[in-house]
Amino acid sequence: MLSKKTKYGLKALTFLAKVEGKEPVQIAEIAKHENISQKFLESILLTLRRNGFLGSKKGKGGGYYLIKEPKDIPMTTVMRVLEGPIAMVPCVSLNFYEKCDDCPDEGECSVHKLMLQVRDSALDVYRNNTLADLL
Amino acid sequence: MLSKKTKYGLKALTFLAKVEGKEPVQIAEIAKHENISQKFLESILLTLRRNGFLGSKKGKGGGYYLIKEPKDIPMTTVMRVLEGPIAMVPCVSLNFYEKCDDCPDEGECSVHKLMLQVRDSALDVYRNNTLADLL
DNA sequence: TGTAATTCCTATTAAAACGATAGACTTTAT
DNA sequence: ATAAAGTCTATCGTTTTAATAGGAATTACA
Repeated sequence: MLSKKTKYGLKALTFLAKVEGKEPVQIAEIAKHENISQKFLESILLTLRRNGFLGSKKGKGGGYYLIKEPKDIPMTTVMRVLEGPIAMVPCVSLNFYEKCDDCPDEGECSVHKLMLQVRDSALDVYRNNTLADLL
Repeated sequence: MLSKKTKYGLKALTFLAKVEGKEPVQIAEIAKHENISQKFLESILLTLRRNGFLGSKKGKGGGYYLIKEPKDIPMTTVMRVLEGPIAMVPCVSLNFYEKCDDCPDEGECSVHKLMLQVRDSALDVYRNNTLADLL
């Protein structure tokens, strides 16, 4: 299941990408337009900013804005920041690899074999989509 | 993340597929060989039986066995039974479709657009793998 | 210079999901 | 009769998720 965090984060990014100009957009406006709990969205936008996707302006008239062109924001990085590993098991993860406690031999593991394919196919999709492609 | 239920279920199916003959294999043997909590595995095998993947024999000398050829067990059905929907959001699920509360228009939703592709790519993998392919 | 609007940050909570465990019951081979 | 197995239901502890609370810091502007 996709977490709501990721879902809301993607929606917020999309919303910001659709906005004309580079004027900061307030959290409240995004939350209202996308039917998201404002406080929850707040924390999501914060992590998006901390991870280099968004800029912000504080105080009156402040808000959030994209700091890159939508076409330069690949879904791989967005998904990794919001959702975490793309792989369904750590033992096939490129960026978050971990060996399984059970499983003496990855080469012999059916789960490994299957999930490797699933990871590759998902990666393929994420690599072929930037934020611009979702508008 | 793939649940341990699914992981263990897949391992158990693989183990049973590798066993010579159609002799029932005891839960304890599978659990030991695959490093799985026996009680937990018990409940997993039960759902696999209830969903038509396994047969069982009770009493002394009993156990579980595959009731189909590995090549006739597609990963789509295994995943749906163990893990649930293949789609990451209900609004792109073929077998478990649900409309989103938020989101007035699926056609306009960026999450929908992306997750549709992810679903299709995952489905592609699962449809091209039977249990036999994982041995 | 004061006030309102806004982001920033930390902590907490409520509910759900997950993984595992317990124990009694039923069935079967010998 | 007994031991070895699966069956079934209930429960429990932990982690994760989604949301909430509240105040601090910053900024625009009258």
